[in-house]
Amino acid sequence: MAIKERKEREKQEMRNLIIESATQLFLKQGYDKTSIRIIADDIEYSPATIYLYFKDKDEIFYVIHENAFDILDKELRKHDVIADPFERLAALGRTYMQFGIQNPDYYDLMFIMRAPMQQIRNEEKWKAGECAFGYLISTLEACLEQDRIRKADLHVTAIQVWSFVHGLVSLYVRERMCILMMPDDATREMLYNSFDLFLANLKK
Amino acid sequence: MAIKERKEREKQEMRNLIIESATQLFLKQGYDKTSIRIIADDIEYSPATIYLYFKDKDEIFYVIHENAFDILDKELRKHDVIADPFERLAALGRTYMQFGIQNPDYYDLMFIMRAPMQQIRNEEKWKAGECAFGYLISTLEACLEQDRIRKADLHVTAIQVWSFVHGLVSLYVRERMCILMMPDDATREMLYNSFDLFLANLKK
DNA sequence: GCATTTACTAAACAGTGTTTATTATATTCA
DNA sequence: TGAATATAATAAACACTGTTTAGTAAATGC
Repeated sequence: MAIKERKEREKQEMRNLIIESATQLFLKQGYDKTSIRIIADDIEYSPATIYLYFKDKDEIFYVIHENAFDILDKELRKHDVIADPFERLAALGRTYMQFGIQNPDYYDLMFIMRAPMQQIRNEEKWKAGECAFGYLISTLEACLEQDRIRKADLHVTAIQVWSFVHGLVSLYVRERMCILMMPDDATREMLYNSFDLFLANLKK
Repeated sequence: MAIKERKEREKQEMRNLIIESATQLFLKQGYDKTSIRIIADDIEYSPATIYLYFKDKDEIFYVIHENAFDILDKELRKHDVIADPFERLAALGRTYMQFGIQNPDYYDLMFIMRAPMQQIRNEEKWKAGECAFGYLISTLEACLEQDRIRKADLHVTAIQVWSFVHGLVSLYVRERMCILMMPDDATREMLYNSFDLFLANLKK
């Protein structure tokens, strides 16, 4: 029966339609203002219909969270061409920071908000996060092999790098960098300088 | 007229009653589940009454946010007795991390949630944050004077230290450290080890 | 052509923050 | 002391939210 396949295809198309609408609304107006009713209005269906395709609001935003990781992963893997592992590490960090600063709502969903992680508890594993973290790990492994960074436990070093850039980006996107009382562009520059200094301290 | 003073006192007492109830509910059940109606129920007044004492829900949580900073400040200033500035810096960092890990909801309000910062936009300055940050700055200043840490711009160094510990704590409280697939207590220990390593790299 | 499955939705439920109109109490002043 | 005023508190409503239920209309299977 080809009908079954068509129906499956239509179901997937409807899911895509919902995700596309939700993503566009989310990036324009943020999480809180992207209500089920507003998404329903946008795709010209009733709110109840959305619940035929997604368990709840969190599931919709979990998919958006996964899509955001795909985008970040692609940006990070571009640096595969950089042969020198330390230079690659530097590029990774800068790209990560740039992604967070330029896509604060995606960054929120990926690394700050609680909602998407509750979805994960049931599935045991945070696949999207592990993929990006794995790339950091392998880059640091290469750095250690070539004796380019201070010797330390691989996982501890990875956590150090990630925590540092996440600290910079998350304090910035959640408006805590206002203590510097600097214009926004100067603050952003300081963030990148801060990362450069961090790398210098990590270097052997 | 002493009546005016009594009224003012009563007004302040009512505000305290609301804050105490809200704080207790917030620490027990989190921000989202602490609704105006539930607070009203708890203090045995109508929801509308709360709006005679606070502009909106955000103002209540802004006060809680300030109180949380008072608690953290007191904990940090305890280390005033440590004469060696580098040792003091180490103690500050550990106490900051401990505070965040042991009071995740307070930490949320202070350094992660958007709500309290919107209150600040109107008042221009983030007094609570500046107080704690100022203490970090002065400690780092002493470290630099005594040539105990790598020479760098004071503010950049401060941002580095703060971002690093904030990165560790916020990834932990927002459940992103699950990528390590370690038991919770082992993860926490790794966080402290990571900070120790960071200090070692900062040291001259 | 009829029975069944599928797709969809109107309406309701239980909650949210906040405002308005009204009532009861306390204070002021003649 | 008694009438006028100011203050304190609230019931009810408004405009939302996520989600569920019951019912309808169309597509599919036989």
